Amino acid sequence: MTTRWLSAAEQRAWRSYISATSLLADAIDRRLQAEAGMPHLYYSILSRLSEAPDRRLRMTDLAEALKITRSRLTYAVARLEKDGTVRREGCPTDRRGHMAVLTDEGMALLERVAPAHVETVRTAVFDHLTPEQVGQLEEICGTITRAIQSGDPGTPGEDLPWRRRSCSS
Amino acid sequence: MTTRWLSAAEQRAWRSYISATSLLADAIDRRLQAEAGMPHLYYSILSRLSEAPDRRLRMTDLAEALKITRSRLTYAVARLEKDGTVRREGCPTDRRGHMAVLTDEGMALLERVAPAHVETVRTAVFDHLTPEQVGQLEEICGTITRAIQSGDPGTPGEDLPWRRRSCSS
DNA sequence: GCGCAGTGATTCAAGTTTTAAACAATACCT
DNA sequence: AGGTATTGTTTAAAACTTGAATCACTGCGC
Repeated sequence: MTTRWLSAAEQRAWRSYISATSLLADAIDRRLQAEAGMPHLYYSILSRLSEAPDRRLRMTDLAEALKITRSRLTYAVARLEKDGTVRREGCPTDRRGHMAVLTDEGMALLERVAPAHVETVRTAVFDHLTPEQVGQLEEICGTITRAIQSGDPGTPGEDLPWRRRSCSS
Repeated sequence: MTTRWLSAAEQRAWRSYISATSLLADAIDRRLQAEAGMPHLYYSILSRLSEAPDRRLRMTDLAEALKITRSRLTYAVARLEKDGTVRREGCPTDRRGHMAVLTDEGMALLERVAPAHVETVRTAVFDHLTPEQVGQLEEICGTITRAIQSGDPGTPGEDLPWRRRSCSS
């Protein structure tokens, strides 16, 4: 099948996307590393727990929420536990299961660091977007998420006219 | 200063952004790992070189283009050189400098793998966006990129009314 | 009740990548 | 020439990710 290369507009958008996500991820990681001594993923774990009922979640649910493997989560939580921000508890209803629980210390860390983090996000993103753009961003990202999660094969391809190709970053 | 927390709409957009970027990065990495035996960053190096005049770039320029440290680039190029897709050459005009050059083999790899990669991007993203959304995405990502690169301190903060806080992922 | 496939989570062993700091060589400026 | 800044690599350590193997437990079908 003929490759359906990106149009010029799509290429511009894609390049823009790559730059933005890469820069933003770096900026956030640097800031969190400095303020909290942990990368973004680890902060996200604490953040998720802080919003869960009783500040606790099943490992699998947490992994699911963060879209990461259980193995990866186990490793991460092990470190957070060593830091004292998370505690593991057995699950009462299913003795195979484990709950990750945010400790008071973890909550304190979160509250201490959150302002700086929010400020990073705001400064890098939301301070510069109109309310319409915020809505567009949510819509577009939601679409992407759904497309990937449904393993959607996309519009079955009619062959498009050939275009100058680029290897798309 | 009072923290300027995210509004509900901003929070939704942010959560959506986090999910989408994380899933997409994973999907792309998995696909490229399978097809080309390398992560996205390495593919991007080849792709950038393929578009450069004479298929070559100074190490520093390449690092700059990809927004990564020189150290990281050195490591990556060392691996690509071992794979045979990139070659290093001294820089004629500056004897401190080095050029990374895409080999024929590298170009061949790129041409072999690009269709699958483009297909991933298309399936996950562009097949599901309207032309307007493509434009919006470019616009929004461009704004983010500029905000971060200019180290923009954002709108100097008047204190906003307090809102229920979230630690923003 | 028993056996067994399936689930929840961890462990282990590699392997990869990242970072930070130190370094060597060269260029640039005065 | 002399001092400073750049270029790019090296080094060692640490952090992270992966995948396969494993263990404990559940829940279903018989």
